[in-house]
Amino acid sequence: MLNKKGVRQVLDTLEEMFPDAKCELTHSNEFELLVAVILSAQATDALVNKVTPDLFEKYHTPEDYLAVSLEELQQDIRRIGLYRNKAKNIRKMSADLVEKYDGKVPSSYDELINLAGVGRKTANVVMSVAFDEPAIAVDTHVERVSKRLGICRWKDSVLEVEKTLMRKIPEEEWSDTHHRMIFFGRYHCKAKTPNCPECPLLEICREGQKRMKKRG
DNA sequence: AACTCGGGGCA
DNA sequence: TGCCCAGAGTT
Repeated sequence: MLNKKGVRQVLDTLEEMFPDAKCELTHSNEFELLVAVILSAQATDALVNKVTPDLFEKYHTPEDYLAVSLEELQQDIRRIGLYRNKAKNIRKMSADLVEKYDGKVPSSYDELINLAGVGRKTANVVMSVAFDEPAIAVDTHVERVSKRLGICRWKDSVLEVEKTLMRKIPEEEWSDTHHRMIFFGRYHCKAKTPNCPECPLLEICREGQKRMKKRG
């Protein structure tokens, strides 16, 4: 397990690599962000960004999503995986919004996560991006990077990873670090082909050193 | 904790 | 072709 100094070095290095990392989902208000994040489950943000321009031109409010049939909405997001469930979730979420919050997006984590189709990760991203609240959501990238670098243990559950990160990282750095770890995981520390030889964190990364030895 | 939904991107 | 992806609900 990485000590405090090691974690500090990781945070500083990530900042150097991705000084202005931020959510890449295109949106112009909280509601669009919420829809985009729901669509992005198990899909790449690049794909989501190809679909949302047309989608957001057609739908502007929760009422708009409820005004068409489920089948029509499903067709509109057909290019994104899991589209049948996502269309259902977007409609449930929209109905919740209209019923409980007068069609507006609530600004607390507890309210967000209680919306149908909104889970821990979606609520976290919306809080951090739309409302600028400190948040860390452990997705596949964050989990993989944290384990490889030794910020947490290999056997930690997602919840344990999240708790460890929140304990070891200063709260004011949660959001930036979250986005930077995702960028790092996507572009450098990839699941199958991590670029260890050119990694600035190689000297403190056990997994990286192990892989370099293996390669010879 | 494991399973299901799922088309597109990439090697 | 096969594997993976800014996840959530159900059992």
